[in-house]
Amino acid sequence: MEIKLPTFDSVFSIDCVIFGFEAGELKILLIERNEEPFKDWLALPGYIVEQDESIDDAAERILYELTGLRDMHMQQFHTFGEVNRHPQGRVITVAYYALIRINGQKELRPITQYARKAFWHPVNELPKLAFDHSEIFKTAFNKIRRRLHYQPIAFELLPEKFTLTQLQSLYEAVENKKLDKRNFRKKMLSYGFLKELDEKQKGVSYRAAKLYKFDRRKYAKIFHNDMNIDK
Amino acid sequence: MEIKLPTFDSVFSIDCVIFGFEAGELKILLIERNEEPFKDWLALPGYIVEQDESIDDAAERILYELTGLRDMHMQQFHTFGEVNRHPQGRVITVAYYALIRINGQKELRPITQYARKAFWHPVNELPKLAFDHSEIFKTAFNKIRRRLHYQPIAFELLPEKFTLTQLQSLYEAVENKKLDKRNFRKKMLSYGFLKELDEKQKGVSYRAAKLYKFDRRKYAKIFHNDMNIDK
DNA sequence: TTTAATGGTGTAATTTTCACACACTATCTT
DNA sequence: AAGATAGTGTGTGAAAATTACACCATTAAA
Repeated sequence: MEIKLPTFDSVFSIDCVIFGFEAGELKILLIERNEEPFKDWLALPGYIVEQDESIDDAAERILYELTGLRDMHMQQFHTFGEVNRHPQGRVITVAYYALIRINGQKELRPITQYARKAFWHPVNELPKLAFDHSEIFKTAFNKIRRRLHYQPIAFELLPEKFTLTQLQSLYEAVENKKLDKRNFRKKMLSYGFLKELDEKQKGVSYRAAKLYKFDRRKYAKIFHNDMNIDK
Repeated sequence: MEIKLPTFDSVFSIDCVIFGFEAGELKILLIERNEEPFKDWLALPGYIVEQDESIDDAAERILYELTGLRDMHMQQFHTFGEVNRHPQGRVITVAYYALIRINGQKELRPITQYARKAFWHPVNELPKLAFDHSEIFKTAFNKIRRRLHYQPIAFELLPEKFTLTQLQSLYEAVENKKLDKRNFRKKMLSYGFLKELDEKQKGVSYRAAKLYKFDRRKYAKIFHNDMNIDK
């Protein structure tokens, strides 16, 4: 049986690619759609922008309604405007990404009925997603892979207190290659924006590692206006 | 006398920031508006996207209609979606940039009546522009300033055959600082994607400089996967 | 006490970046 | 034809950054 769907004219929407890091793996947030078209498919959290909200506000609201996550600091990264990207009409979508700490997040629970559930999925072996969301994801992943090198985005994915090994394994996951431990540490510490804490890791069954914190103020001082241009 | 204007609901538009390089100066293309709102103001070339064209296609078409320029290779760089950025209604605009060779361009002549004329204006000392176009320009300028370092965009601004001094002065204009001639040449040539021609500059009243060409094929070979990561 | 697992550390070789100055050549002027 | 002008073209040494590389230390569990 074919389902008859309403059509509409020009609509803006927002789609969100939310990255998290857990168990040495990079993950993104997906929802299971509970609405046609693409009912039951997996998709990026996304919905339609209202008349009286800026697109940045819309992004925050939509992510909240679909996943229960709030106060995310999202960055717009690309707008997708092919004519037939949405089967019901002309929908141009502005895509945002965010990087967040998975641990310490409350349970994910959609507020609206448009999503049946929301969950984390490793970026390797993603299934086919609704609409052009696979392409949107790919674009986002390329962006953050590059930005990792000249913006302090790694620290948004890690817990507030982290070990150098955790930091390194995040870089390794994003770049998909092994790095030398001594050189990595030497370089990271040489920047001078990591604050060594008195605390150590707890509950591990091996030598506990020192914990560090990212010092945003020092970072800003060091790379003031101009983050390092070609690093 | 106040002019009564129609209002509208959600509309997408495109705005273009077209950079060119001439006489050692970086310039952008502006139009003089011939339509309310902001009649008689200077603005970036921009207009409304049609239902049945992708935003990339719309960008090409709109630029052509307002300036007579065609087949530009434009890159989307940001979408501006504040609620009140347009006085007549909700307009979200996708901004594109392009880099072109000013010389060798035909005269600029708007096709539609929405622009009275189109012309090049140095990026230093820009006047206040219509809508939020000053902000759009600023965002574009920051983007290309950064991209100059990891994408071969300089060669789109120069004539096909150029001297190393011209190339250097372009970098100096964008970065707004002097570079060392010897180091600049050494580094540029070391990349191996500049092809030295047998020709020399003509018509200059001093020792003529060698001409070079950008070898796109060699460039692609050298920086294979890595060059166009976010194109 | 042994084992398993990870934390933590330094040095030398190589490569890259940077600072720096002067002679050459084509044209124009007188 | 001599000189002025204006931009072209070239090399070296010092400093900084990057890379390659291996072993002992600490903790908890067995």
